[in-house]
Amino acid sequence: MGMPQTATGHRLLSLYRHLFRHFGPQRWWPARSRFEVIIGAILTQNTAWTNVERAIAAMRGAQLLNPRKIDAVPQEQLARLIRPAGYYNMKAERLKHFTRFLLTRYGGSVQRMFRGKRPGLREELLEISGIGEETADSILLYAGGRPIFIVDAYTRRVLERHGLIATNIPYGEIQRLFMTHLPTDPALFNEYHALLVAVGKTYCRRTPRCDDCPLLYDLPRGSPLLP
DNA sequence: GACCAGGCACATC
DNA sequence: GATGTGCATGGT
Repeated sequence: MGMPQTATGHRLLSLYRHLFRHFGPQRWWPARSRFEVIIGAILTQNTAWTNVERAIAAMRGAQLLNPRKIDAVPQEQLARLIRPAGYYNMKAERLKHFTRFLLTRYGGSVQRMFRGKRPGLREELLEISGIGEETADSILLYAGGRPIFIVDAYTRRVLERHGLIATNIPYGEIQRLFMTHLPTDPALFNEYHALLVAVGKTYCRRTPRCDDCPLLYDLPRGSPLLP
């Protein structure tokens, strides 16, 4: 119980330890409230976090970091505020979609949304236009503390570059790889995902700096975890 | 000036 | 089910 039983589990934990040794704790998610985590999760879709910080700061300055205010503000005004985050028209609409969902179904309370087990919550979030698998899982893990593993572009790329998975493996399969072979631990999933982003940002971009990658020589080689 | 960033919905085959 | 496209800012 708690420890991995499989060779795959040991290799995934080995990768985790190497990442943690090189990058240290990442202290995700950077936000002042659970609601702000969700706002950030939507705003950071395919966008650099520094740009999201400006957008959130602008929303804070306008006192818009609560669901009722977002629901009430004209979408065009919201779009102007979050302009630095890019895709501002779409994202303004997505913020309104989520807050309307939160208001109508949970009285505007993130606490209430996460109260109890709520096994269907992921499906509820996926029904909201503008929330896909990664955003839903980010909300569940980083706002709700649920033990769910997030797969993003960096996760995919780091694993692919190190020969651990083939290309074009579906989201759910990569997620299942981590979740079936690692202990069900929100703190582990939290840190692991953040560390994958850290190494991805530094060494595993689309134009890589693989020669400097700390994993390249340290990480034991082996057969792929997924074909 | 090109390329990139913590996706997603939608169209089309 | 796979593949292609629009959405947009700011940093390198």
